Amino acid sequence: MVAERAGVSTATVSLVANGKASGRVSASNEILVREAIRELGYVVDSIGSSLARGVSNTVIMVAPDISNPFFAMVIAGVRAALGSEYQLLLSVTDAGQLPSAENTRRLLGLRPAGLLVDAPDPTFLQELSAPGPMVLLDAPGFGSDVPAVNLDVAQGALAIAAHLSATGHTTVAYLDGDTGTTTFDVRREAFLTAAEELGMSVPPEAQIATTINVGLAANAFATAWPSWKKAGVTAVVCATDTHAYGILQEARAAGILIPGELAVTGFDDLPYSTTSSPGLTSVHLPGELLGRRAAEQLLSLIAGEELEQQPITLESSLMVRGSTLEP
Amino acid sequence: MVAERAGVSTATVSLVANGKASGRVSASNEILVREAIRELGYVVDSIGSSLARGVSNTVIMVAPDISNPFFAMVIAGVRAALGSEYQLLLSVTDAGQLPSAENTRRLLGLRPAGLLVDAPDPTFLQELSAPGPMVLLDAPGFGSDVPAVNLDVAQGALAIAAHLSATGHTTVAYLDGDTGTTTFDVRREAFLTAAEELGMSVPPEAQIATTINVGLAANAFATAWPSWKKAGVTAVVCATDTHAYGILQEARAAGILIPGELAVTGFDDLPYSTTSSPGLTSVHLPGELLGRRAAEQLLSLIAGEELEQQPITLESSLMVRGSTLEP
DNA sequence: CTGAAAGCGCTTACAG
DNA sequence: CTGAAAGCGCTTACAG
Repeated sequence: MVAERAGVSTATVSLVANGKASGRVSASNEILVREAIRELGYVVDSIGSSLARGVSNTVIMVAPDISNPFFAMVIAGVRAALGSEYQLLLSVTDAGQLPSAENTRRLLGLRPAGLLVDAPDPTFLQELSAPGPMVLLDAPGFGSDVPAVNLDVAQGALAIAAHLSATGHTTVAYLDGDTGTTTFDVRREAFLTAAEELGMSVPPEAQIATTINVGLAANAFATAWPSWKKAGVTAVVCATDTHAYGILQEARAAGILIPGELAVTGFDDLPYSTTSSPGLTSVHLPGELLGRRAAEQLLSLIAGEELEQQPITLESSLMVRGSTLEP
Repeated sequence: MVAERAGVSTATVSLVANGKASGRVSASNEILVREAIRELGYVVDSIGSSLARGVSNTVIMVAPDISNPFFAMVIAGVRAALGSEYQLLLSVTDAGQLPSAENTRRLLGLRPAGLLVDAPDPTFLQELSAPGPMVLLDAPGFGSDVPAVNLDVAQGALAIAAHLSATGHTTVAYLDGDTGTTTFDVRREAFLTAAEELGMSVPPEAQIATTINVGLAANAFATAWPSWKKAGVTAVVCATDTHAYGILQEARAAGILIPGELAVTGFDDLPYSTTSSPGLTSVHLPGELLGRRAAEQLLSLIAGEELEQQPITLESSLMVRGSTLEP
């Protein structure tokens, strides 16, 4: 360690570099060390530090679906809560893949101070052992024994059902995501249940699923539309805004009137949903808050505190726009 | 190291765990070790490994602007080229911040096998010393001595100018990004130069800049439009599609006809540009290829190979849609 | 083919 | 207040 060329032992340097000098290092030595550090441009090697300490100062966030602009909001929230003490590193899964235990275990080798896992695979917890501080995001159905921050998407699904019912729809279609994310199951089941209670029908042939991709959603819709039309479908509920954009696009190309012939709704309330034509009725999900709360929980965990009341659930709200309501 | 409870020395275990056993470990011992590894669920501690070896098997990508869906394509390309040998970790800068040398230096403590830096600050290289394998993405103007993969945005800017000129525009506005990214400078300068050569004017008051955000772009446009109109502006060139969406949104709200009263163009060719109404004329940038080529270069660097011909520049192309052309 | 040993760069009791 | 020393979990020459 070069820094000690300025007179003292590595122990003293370590104390100063880690801000643990007060009361344990003489003022004169501290100054000497600081000067040496500056002159040599020394940066604590976090590998060595992590090895000695047992943990790194890295928080790793595992997430699928980074292409979703919604995700950027979540990240912003995480960063805001984490501050500068911890370094946030993102581990992205391949497109359409959920974070797996296998994957995450490799990350554990980096000795993260904590783990944030977004939309994990349902079997995730059973497979991953000895995790250390970990908070799940957007992971409904993992029970109350594991720290998690969820979005109340069911509430949003109910709001959609109520809104469609109130605007006179009786037969609706459902365009699902096919990534297997649990939140999609919750969205769908909540909607189907509410729809049934409200007397709306969702014919089996009007329940399809595609990857979260505008083009693929457009294609799927183009193929399905004739049979939907025959079945009397007048509205389609999409699992994400991205799916809905596909429908908007295809509908324009095919001359299908939105919302006259077909009303369309989404989930996420992405920025583009205000811009699209017509504007997209969508369930607004508080992404920034989701990230912030999850990071706060993780910080508590890292500090060794007990968490109360799990999981935390964040409310959603329906933004009604032109895709379901004639201006 | 618990794994050696199955009979051999740590050296032997290390050899097996790293796949260096062939010819150096007896078959019987190898089997023993593999069994022990499986039974104990042993994972090589990458911290210890990295410390001993000098480098980790982590490739760190530093990037701003993760909210840009374009970025997801870049990531996909990087992952595809990197394969499974290296773990990709993303370090995101705060919104509107470029990757700084300061920031990156901290990351170096993790001993990455290599660094991928997207849209760095212009002073980046001077400030960052002793980098190890590193490839820049989308970093025009860093000279030919540093490995980089760039997008030929200037070419796209020329295409826009030519297209607008050909469709009869003589006075145009420019809505820039204000993050200081070099690529924005290149886009703007290339366009302004080409516009001048083609006899189009871009009045000073019609050159404004905002953050990459639909809402902010919309506001800026709303404020600027009266004076633009007075100056005879009939087209606006936006530094990103996101800016353009803001204009589309505000124009619809204000009843400004696109492209009749105002033609609009963007850069990036995001998926939503096909969906928007009207479709957005935009410069298509090959994001997936950008990521792939950059990762390939990095892999060569890590393998100790010499790179030829730097920087690599990827071609762009103009996608003409309804925002500049009446159907 | 195999194991004992040194060493990677740090941190943290522990003596002094 | 300070330094010598042990130890974090690995890898890699080096003897045998």
